[in-house]
Amino acid sequence: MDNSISALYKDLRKKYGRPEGQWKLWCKRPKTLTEREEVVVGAILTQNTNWKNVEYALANLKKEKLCSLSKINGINKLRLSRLVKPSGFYNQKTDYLKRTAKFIDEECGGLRKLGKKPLVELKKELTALKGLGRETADSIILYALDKPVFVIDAYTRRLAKKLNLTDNLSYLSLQNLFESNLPRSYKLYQDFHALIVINEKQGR
DNA sequence: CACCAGGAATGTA
DNA sequence: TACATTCATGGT
Repeated sequence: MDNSISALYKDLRKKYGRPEGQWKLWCKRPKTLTEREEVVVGAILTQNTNWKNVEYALANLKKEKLCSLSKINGINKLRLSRLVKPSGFYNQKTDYLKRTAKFIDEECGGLRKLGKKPLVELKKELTALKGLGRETADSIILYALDKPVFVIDAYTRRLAKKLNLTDNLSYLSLQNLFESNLPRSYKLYQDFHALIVINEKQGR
């Protein structure tokens, strides 16, 4: 563990300690089932949207005790769309949430059962869902299911470019770069990715 | 008032 | 594979 990637983690860790704020829940260990479901919902709502707006939407859902996959599966679309409106793209996100909730809750029998599937299968099935691309699927796998997959997002990409970590900035290349230079630990991946985002947000 | 934020689907070439 | 367009709110 003596490469520039793990050195980067040590620096960030020394600088910020444990991830705070919005990341407190996502990096919490262990999480309750309810908390895991909130992570799934948040992962979808945060697509191309700042976290502040996601918080408004999550607050709306929680206020009505609807921040759960089974509730979202049952609720009517119009009502759901009104609640998630502050996060933007609310028609799309309503559709994505309902499809995802139905898949996990009905077809898989819940998050717990979903989590028992092997990693390759998880990636395949989640990205097959409408509205879940590589990043959102990996976020769910890492932060809701606690499985070691390094999430690549705009911040990770920006940092990699800034530090010239590699010349290939494609998703899979970056993911491989981080995963092959770190121990395969979901705890490490969670904290590291969170710290990258925190750091990139600060430095601007 | 203009621009953008932790994306993804769809269409085109 | 690569790029453009669409979806849409709230912050700065």
